[in-house]
Amino acid sequence: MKIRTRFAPSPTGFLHIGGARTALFNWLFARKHKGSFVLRIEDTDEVRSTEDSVQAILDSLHWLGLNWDEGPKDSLLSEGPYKPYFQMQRLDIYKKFLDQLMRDGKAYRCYCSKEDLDEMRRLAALEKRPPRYDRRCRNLTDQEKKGYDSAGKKYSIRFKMPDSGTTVVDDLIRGKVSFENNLLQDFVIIKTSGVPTYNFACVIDDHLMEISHVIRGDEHLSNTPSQLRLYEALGWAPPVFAHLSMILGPDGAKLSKRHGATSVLEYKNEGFIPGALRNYLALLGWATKNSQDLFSYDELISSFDIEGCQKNPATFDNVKLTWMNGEYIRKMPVSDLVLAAQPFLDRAGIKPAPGSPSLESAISLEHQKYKKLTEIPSLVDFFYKPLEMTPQAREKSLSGPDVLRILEDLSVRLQDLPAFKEKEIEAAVRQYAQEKGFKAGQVFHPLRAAVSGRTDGPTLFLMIEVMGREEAVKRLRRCQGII
RNA sequence: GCCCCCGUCGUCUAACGGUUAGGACGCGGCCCUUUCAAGGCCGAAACACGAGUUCGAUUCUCGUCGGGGGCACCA
Repeated sequence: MKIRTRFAPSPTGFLHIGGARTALFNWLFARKHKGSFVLRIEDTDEVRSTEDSVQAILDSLHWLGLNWDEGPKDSLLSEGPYKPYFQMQRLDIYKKFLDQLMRDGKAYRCYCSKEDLDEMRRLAALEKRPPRYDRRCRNLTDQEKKGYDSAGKKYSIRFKMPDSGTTVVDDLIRGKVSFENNLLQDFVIIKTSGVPTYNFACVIDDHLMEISHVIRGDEHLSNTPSQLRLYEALGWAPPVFAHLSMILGPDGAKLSKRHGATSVLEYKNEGFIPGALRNYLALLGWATKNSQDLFSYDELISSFDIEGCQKNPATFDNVKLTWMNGEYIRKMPVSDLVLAAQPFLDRAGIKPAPGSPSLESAISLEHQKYKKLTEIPSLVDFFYKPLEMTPQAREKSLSGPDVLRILEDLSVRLQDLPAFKEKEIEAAVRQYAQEKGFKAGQVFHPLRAAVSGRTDGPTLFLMIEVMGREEAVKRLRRCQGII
């Protein structure tokens, strides 16, 4: 069987972490089995769907590297990127199958207004009954229908749900889950606007697009029996279902905006690497038999399987994501890191002047320290901005009795050093300390503070080499003035 | 209220009847070291509870409790 998966978001907001995880799992499963991954925008919510949301979803998937393999006919260029499918462009397709169901007597017009239904639900709640449609329009006579029609009354279309027996969802992750049919209701498949509802369009598209595996969030498990009845009514074999456990916020509730950053694009802006987010997301609700946690791009694809998917919900942990992001940054070649950091450097107004150290050399000095790209500017900016002392540098490193003399002496020694290289600088400074009877730290700490303004930072002598003789000496002199 | 799902360290998880219950993040300690990191080593930290089944249950069954999701002309 050809493996085909899909991600089917509704464009009613940004792509959030949960949606991204769903997209990722579908993508991984398709890639693993050399199948196809389809993107379908479920924009049948005419009120809440927006263009901006569509764009945000596409941008997010693109950034995460989750590419899809096809699109509607008119977008089939020789190569990707394809446009996604849009359900609102497929209304005539749904109409065809609606007609089929009506012809077969498996669906019916419902003339109930929103107010009627609200009242029905209110009453049900009052009497502690399940809030279920009472099927009052199911057996309307032709006379009654004609009456409503001539009165210009709008109608929706409902699906006739069988009211006995059980529907079993055979889920790849959860096993067999059974639902009593009499608890399902005659759900609306076409709204009064003529637009199909989710459960209807979804079934038709999954079938027509030959989706083999529907991998989606747990919140859809309870929709599945209704959809299964629809597959049956249309005479189709359903796809395989796999319902992923939810992603929870730190408080144990479904992850949402109130938990802080949940939009994929926010993570991009906060300096996360797409590979790291992908890797971390894969581990939310999935694990290998040996609990491996760092995966290369190819490894993730080849290791992924449904068996490793978790039944219980996972709590999103920003701390572990951040650690993992640091791991990814450490593994990046510096040249890639510079590229990735560029937008953040721009934002911070950091631009090397002629003669100042290259970004590459400056950034590589503390390569192992960055956990997020957003941290880079403030850790390299001392190379590119006028020297600024932190209070700690002033108090801890520059307050000793001999500091002034040390800085004065060092500025002379560095000025006169034949080769301005890390090794030579270190040798000269150590020799100076020894000559004057200072302990190494007594000299190193003021030196660091004088050239960088900080008490922490890169390895000292390489930093000075990178800075260059002229600038380093200049700073040593200026620092003497400050003290 | 009804239906469904879930329950191993704080968090992500491994285990698929017999283990000193393993790994990772985080946390603590030590080492390395001019600083901060990174790295190395060590440590504290979990089977929700109660009944069964079994020679033996974290693992199988039932119940309790706890958490989550769903019950729309939203997806």
